[in-house]
Amino acid sequence: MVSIKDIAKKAGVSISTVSYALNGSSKVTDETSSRILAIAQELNYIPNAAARTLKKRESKIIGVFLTDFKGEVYGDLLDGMKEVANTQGYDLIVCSGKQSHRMLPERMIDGAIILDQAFESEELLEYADRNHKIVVLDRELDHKNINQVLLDNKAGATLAMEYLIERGHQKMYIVTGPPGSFDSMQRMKAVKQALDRVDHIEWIEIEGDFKKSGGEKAAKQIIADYKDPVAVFCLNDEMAIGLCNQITENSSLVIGEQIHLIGFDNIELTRYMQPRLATIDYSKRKWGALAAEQLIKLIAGDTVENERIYVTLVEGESVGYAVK
Amino acid sequence: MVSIKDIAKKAGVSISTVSYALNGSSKVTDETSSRILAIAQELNYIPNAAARTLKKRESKIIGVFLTDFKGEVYGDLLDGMKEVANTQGYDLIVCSGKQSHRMLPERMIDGAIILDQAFESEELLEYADRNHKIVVLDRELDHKNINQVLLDNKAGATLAMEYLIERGHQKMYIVTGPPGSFDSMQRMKAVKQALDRVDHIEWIEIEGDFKKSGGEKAAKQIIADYKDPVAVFCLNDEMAIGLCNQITENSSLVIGEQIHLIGFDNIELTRYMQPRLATIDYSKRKWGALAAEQLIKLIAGDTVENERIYVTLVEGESVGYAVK
DNA sequence: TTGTATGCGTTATCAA
DNA sequence: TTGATAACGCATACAA
Repeated sequence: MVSIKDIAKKAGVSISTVSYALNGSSKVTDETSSRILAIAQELNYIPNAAARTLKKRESKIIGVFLTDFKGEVYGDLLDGMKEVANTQGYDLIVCSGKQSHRMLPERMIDGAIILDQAFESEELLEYADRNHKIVVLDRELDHKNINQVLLDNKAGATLAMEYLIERGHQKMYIVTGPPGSFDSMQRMKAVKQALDRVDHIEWIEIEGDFKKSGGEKAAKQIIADYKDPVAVFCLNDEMAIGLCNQITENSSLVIGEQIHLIGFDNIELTRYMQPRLATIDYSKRKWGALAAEQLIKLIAGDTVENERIYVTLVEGESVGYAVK
Repeated sequence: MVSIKDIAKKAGVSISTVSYALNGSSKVTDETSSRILAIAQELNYIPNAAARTLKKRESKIIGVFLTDFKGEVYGDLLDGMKEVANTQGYDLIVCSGKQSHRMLPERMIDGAIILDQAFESEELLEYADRNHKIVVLDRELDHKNINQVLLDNKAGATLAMEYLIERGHQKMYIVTGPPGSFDSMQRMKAVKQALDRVDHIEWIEIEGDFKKSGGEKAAKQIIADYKDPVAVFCLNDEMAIGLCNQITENSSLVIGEQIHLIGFDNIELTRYMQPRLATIDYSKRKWGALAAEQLIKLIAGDTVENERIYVTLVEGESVGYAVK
């Protein structure tokens, strides 16, 4: 491996001069500088990241931690993060699973963005105590080294409920996320508030898992119980899709007629469903961009306010009017 | 930051003893070892990755390079890689974009898996010349430090073509990937061979891009040209989906009746299409696992053979029989 | 403007 | 069994 030492030797200068030249310092003559650069080029010199990181105590890399690589939500989110990170001189790496957690405490990365329920808050707080910088997208956490960028779940769930209520539905199923999910709990809270504001709505909560399988399971229950048309609010789109398939395949019920369905997330898949799924939309790209932005500020030592991502309703034929 | 030096001081031993103890060497007494470990624990010691990497000249991290984070194919592929990597003591990080290329030459990672057409072969060969280990999933490259794990594109395209031919289709459109794509070229080659084996089939090639937009564009042309029922082979599913939507929305033609459509990849989305898209399937998880396996062997200095991932046909109502 | 020297946190060689 | 010391490749304070 060729190091600055080799360049120094070949150029007949000291390693510090080489280091200065390589880093574009004005302390060194243009002449020697260009000579050094030429030699570096010739020797095919490439700096060693570990050495630089060790010395500078920063890697210029930020890590994103996801539950898995399958999620439908992630594409735009990550693109948004990458765009901001790159323009600010950071590289973005995506990690998943417990093993990769070490990246943060071991200082392989300068900061972390968390979207992984399986990453314990306790663990995050430990890292924050060690002065590591973190942005969380999936929980509330109060610490000077942690910032939150959260969805406006309350507004979203409220929009969805009002959409169903306005259309006259009197019986509803709510399919939740997995027990510990922050998003699920926040959405559910808003759901209950919306229901509290109106009378005479019968509603049933079904525990889901934010995955297709949860929607399928819920569908079975709904089919078994079915008497009259009902509305269903799946607290995310993936479950809505699972539910939709199950109903279409295993019953004669029709989405948008007997089953009025709304989801949450507006994932790409929903655009290709028949009928179009009503859902709650938000800019995933912006969410990611903002998260990266906040993290970089945190790393720079700036103080940052927690941010919120706004949501809108996407109408769809999956929800029709209740017939009297 | 607490380092082994701090532990040594507190334990009244030398740093080398600490290092040995921490790494579970048998050179040190169980007694001093456990004392050291206790102190390390107490001090909340965490090793520094950069220092270790610098010294050991390995990071125990492998990097995957993708074109973007949106691809539908990636979920299982990455899971397969991660599983193998983790069990072999490696961490997996996912990168995208030109900026992140530096990870490999700068030795931040021990090896790379490439699935990104935008990553120039020339650049890869340079890295390989510098003794970096690489596995490519999207091209053929002959170098002792590069291994290939490729899809059996030829078999897949042949299966698809035979499926259409068997069903009596006499006019076909082939929607290709972007010009430089290795997969597209290989599939196209097999398509032509299949067509050469039969007579009287009229066929038209449409240049696509492996994205939904390419399918939509192709659809417009097909709609404009339409006279009699035709078969369409989209060289990947994403384009098939784009095409399907365009046709459904902007014509009265029906997939599976006037337009007989087959794709390639069997991405998850296809399962939710109406009608079910015929396509070519392969185990993405296995593909990823094998790629990681090969890379780790390469890093270990073992010699490895190039591997191939087998494919199968998935039938679907998107392809019907030609009516005479 | 350039060189000398030191240290970042480890691992590993060699002596003790 | 343990310790002193060098080295990994780089950045930088200070001296020249």
